Formats: sequence, structure tokens, C-alpha cells
Amino acid sequence: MTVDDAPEPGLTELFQQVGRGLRRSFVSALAPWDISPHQARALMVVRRHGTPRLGDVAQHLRIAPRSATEVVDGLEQRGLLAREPDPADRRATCVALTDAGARLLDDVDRARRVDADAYFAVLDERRREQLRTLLLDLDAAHRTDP
Amino acid sequence: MTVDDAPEPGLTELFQQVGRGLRRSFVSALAPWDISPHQARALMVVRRHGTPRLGDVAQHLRIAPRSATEVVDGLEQRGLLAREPDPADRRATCVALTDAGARLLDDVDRARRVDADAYFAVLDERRREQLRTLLLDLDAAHRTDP
DNA sequence: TATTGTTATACTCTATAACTATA
DNA sequence: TATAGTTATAGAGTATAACAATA
Repeated sequence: MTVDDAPEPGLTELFQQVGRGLRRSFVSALAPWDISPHQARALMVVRRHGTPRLGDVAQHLRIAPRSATEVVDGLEQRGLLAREPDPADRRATCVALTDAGARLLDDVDRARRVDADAYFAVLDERRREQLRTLLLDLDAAHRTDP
Repeated sequence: MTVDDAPEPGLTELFQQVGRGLRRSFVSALAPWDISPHQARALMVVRRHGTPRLGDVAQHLRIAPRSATEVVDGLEQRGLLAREPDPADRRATCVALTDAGARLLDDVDRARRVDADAYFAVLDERRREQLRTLLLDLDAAHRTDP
């Protein structure tokens, strides 16, 4: 008996379906501020790490530098964060939250949590913890860049 | 305590990361045949339901009719399946597996299962079943079209 | 030589609306 | 009127390579 055996939806398919639903929910929770999931996470990363390099942002979001540039562009154009030269390395660019970015992040983060709570509400606390552990193990087993 | 509370990755983020890894793995497993995940699943749907309508294919894959057209186009151009008029309704188009499609599907399905087995191998049988149940409940709670 | 961020491409997935031919 | 499939568009995510400035 394999993991993804018929007849019913295999783990892979099920995973993709739930992931899509979760993403849709996430996106619509962010809609009032017109920001993407990547942008929301980028704001969180910047706040958590305090003026990280653009490369750090990419690494924490696990996206390509190419994509990080784009994400930061969108946020900078709206004045939610600002690029600053890295005093220690003139090749590097640091990214800082602006006051407007910090304020918006508070609201966004609240909405994001409310949305996640609603999405996972069908699972009780114990099962959510089960799920978290399963996902952590799967992630640890396959992440490439630790 | 909310579902997606800091400090460590919330359920939502974790879910997206694992989902991305799983998709990457799926895609590379399919690479030898140069078909996309949707195309692979479409072939499986057609085999399982025997000459379904194009709309049925879309429904089972949970994609828009627009996308189903594209998926079927790609497979038809390669002779893996064929469009046939629905004898019962001249608006409708049915989709049938060709011999070449059936042969390719055998190989693809084998590779897909091997890949999924490898991906979920870090979890023992009991934990995989746990995961499946959790995902089924989440899916059931949020699916829109039953 | 290697690294940082950028530019340039391209392909997939997703989403929506309008159109046609039937029913 | 409503439905089945198609055409037409557009935006987001992902991935890769090449490049300029700097280390």
C-alpha cells in the first residue's frame, strides 16, 4: 500500500487542495490592504529581524533574490518600508520598516491571525498541534537550505 | 494563543512551505514525461471516470473550465487523449484516453507514487494516516462545491 | 574570484468576463 | 433563459541566467 494509492484522494492531492484553500483564505484576509501573502510575510520578517539585508528577507521567505526585489519594490513604492545602504558592505541593501509600515503591519497581522484561527477552527487544540508537528517534520526532512 | 502565533512559523506559513516542497517534488517526478501536475491528474481523472465531459474533468481537478480547456489542449496535442462529441448533448465534449495516454499514465502513475512515498517516508504509517485525516477534515470544512 | 542585488525572461497557476452554440 | 466550452486578459508565484558594483 503506497502513500498515494487510489481510490480516494492521495495525500499529495489532498495537500494541494487544502493548501489552495488556505491560500485563498489568506489572500482574501489581506485584500483590505491590497497586499500579497509574500508582502505580508516580508513585513513580518523585517519587523522580527530589524533592518535585515534584502538577501536575509529572501532567505527567510525562502524565495529567490529576484522575487525578494519585487516584493520589496512593491512595499517601498507604497512607503511601507525603505531601502537603506548597509554601512558594513556597500554591495548590500538593508530594508527597514517605516512608521506607516509598522502601523499597517499591526492591522494586517491581526487580520491574518483571525483568518488562520477561523481556517483551522475545525481542528481542536490537540489536533492543530498534531498537524504542526507533522508539518514541521515534513519540512525539516525536505528543506534544502536549513 | 492563536493558531498562527509567533515566534515560530505559524501553521499557515508551514503549510505553504511544505506544499511548495511537495509540489516541487511532484513536478520533478513528472519531468521525464514533460507533463504538469494538472495534466497528470487529468489523465488519472479520465481513466477513473471513463470518457467524462470536460466539465467533469474541471470539477474533479477543482479548476476553472478555462484551465481545463488548456490542460486538455496540451494532452490532446500530444495524442494522449482525444476529444469526442457527447452523443447526448451537442454542446458538450467528452474526453477519452488514447492507447498512448493509457500507456504513459501507467508509467507516470508509478513514478508519482514512488515520489509521494519518498516524500512522506519520514512519517510512519500511523502518522501518515493522522495527516490524511487532518487534511480531509480541513478540506471538508472549506470546500465550496462538495 | 565570489557575492549582492538587479534586470531580463519565461512558464505555470489562478481568476474573471465575454462570446458561441446549443439546450 | 441557462449551460458547455472556448477565447481573451491579467496578475501572482516560481525559476534561471546574466550583469554591474563591490568584496
